[in-house]
Amino acid sequence: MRWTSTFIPTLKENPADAEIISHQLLVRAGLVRKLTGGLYTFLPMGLRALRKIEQIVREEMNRAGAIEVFMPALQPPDIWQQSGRYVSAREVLYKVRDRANKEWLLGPTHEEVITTLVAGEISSYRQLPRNFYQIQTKFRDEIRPRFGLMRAKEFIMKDAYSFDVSDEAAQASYQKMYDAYTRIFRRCGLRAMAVEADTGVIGGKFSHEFMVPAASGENEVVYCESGQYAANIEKAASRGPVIPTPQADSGAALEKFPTPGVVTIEALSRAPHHVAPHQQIKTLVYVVESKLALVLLRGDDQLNEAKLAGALGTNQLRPATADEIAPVLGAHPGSLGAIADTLKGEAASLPVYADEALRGAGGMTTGANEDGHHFRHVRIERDIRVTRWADLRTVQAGELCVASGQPLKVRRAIEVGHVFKLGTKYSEKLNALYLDESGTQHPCVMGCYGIGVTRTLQAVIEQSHDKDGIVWPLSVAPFEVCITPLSVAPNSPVMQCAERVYAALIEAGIEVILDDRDDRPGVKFKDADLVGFPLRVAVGEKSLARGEIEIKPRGGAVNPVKIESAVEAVRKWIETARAELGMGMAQSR
RNA sequence: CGGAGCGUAGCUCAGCCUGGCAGAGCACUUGGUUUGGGACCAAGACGUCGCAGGUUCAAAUCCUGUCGCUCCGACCA
Repeated sequence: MRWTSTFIPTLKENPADAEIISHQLLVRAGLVRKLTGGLYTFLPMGLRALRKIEQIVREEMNRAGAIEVFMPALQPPDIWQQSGRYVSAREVLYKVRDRANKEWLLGPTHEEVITTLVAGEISSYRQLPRNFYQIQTKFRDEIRPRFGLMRAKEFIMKDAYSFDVSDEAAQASYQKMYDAYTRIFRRCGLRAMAVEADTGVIGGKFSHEFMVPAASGENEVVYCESGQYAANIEKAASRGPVIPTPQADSGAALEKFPTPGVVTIEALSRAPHHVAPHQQIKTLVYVVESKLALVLLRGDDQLNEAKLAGALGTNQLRPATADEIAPVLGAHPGSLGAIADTLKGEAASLPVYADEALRGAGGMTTGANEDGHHFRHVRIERDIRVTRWADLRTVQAGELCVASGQPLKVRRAIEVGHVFKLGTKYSEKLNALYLDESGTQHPCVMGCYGIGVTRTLQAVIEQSHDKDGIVWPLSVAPFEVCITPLSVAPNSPVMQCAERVYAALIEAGIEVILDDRDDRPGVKFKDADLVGFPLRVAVGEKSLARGEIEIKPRGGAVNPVKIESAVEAVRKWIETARAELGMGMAQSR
């Protein structure tokens, strides 16, 4: 490819609407352009990189035995009604109407479609297991699209769905995908970690997210440096708070005391009260399936909504508003508590969910359900009627790892992949059933496995760049080599040499772009760095006079090489780099 | 959905407070000089100041509405 015959609109300045570095580089390097918020056009360099990732995904999925299909993006609402997600996923569903005013959905995912397919086509254990995948555009009405391709209204996803005869078989399918994902992200040059993920209301322990550590990530990951434990913060457990919960009990009776104007944990910890946060019981009020519930945590802990949802088996929950709370509890947020004697009337029957960290707590302080008052000397088993104990708190950095006993760390990360054991939720509702050897009917046991392809592209940039621009891993670079002749006059020795090298590299099966623009060298060098080609070959008069041209890896030093051996030197460099990323392995099978 | 900020040339932005000729840099066009890390000189072209309404002799500027973009929030009582 010649630079002048493609389209690479680079920018000197950062676009005003890009916040994070990968988004800025995506635009500056001429990979994408925004149509409007959350919708992007892929330009030639962006598209080439995207196709590289897709191809890696495809090769590894095929290798793992998955079968590629292509499903409609436009879907009928009735299968979503059938699965129950027409309601539960309504916030993210784009709906459109045809000329007859019939409603259609733009698919945010494809469980309903694939399960319908399998329901119609598979009826025997002899036809299982099967794993279907596709690489397709998904549509989601995101609450807030942001960070370029990271969270968009429309994005490309690889989604796979496995169908098995049993839990054990499904587990094997799951493991195959887990292994494939590990290989995929490694081949993309990404340092990704698999972490245990929240399984939501479905439960079970078979869910892992593949996370790329990055400060701009929207997820938080808890991990142990021993490598024995890593989990999404929504799921993470530990051996408990660093400061133990006070258990000592003086036998003192409950004592109400005035706390005018004190409505936060922090305020109560200051003068004149001096009650440390870990000696307080925080009382939250939630609306769970449209009924109020009290949630108790230690004052220095934070509720993990995913854990609450998991414990209660529903995701129909939200914090109650002050207007909903006051009439029932008789006080406003900041003075709330769960002391049995203070819960009058309707409040007395509210369920109380308490975090495990509060077990056995004594000498605690909590709100009195009377504005401007708190209780001290609270002993939880004596004073509070706990409906149910559960792990509800968010793990904090420094707590000890359940596996290794070492302190846990917390860092932000980008979720690029998710593997999930679904069970029979969809197969039951959409009748994906099979007959076993004895002629008995069972629902298929399903798994689903997603990779955000467009997000992965941006994650690569987020993880691999420097002050000059993108530093592509060879496997996903739009071109492997950029040849930069410092003069482009057709008959000049410089251009003629560049053309010869260009032709020879193409012949050698290397993806190469020739920067034939009639621009100053500085401009071309800057652009080559910005777009991030892994290897640059510069041809200039000075080095040519010595019979040399220059090879420079992105981010590395310039190496002069004799013209005769230049092509071989490039070939060797590329082959070594390809081998490091495990490229070509799939083809060799 | 709540809050905040921003919409002015293709891009990045100034001008708005305090109403009075539409601006700069980059990019673009032409000519010249340059040519190993985003050149220089000269001349030029480029605008529905997001849109609609209002106030005013006069609106990019003030007011109202609306649309769009960005950020924060939508647990931490």
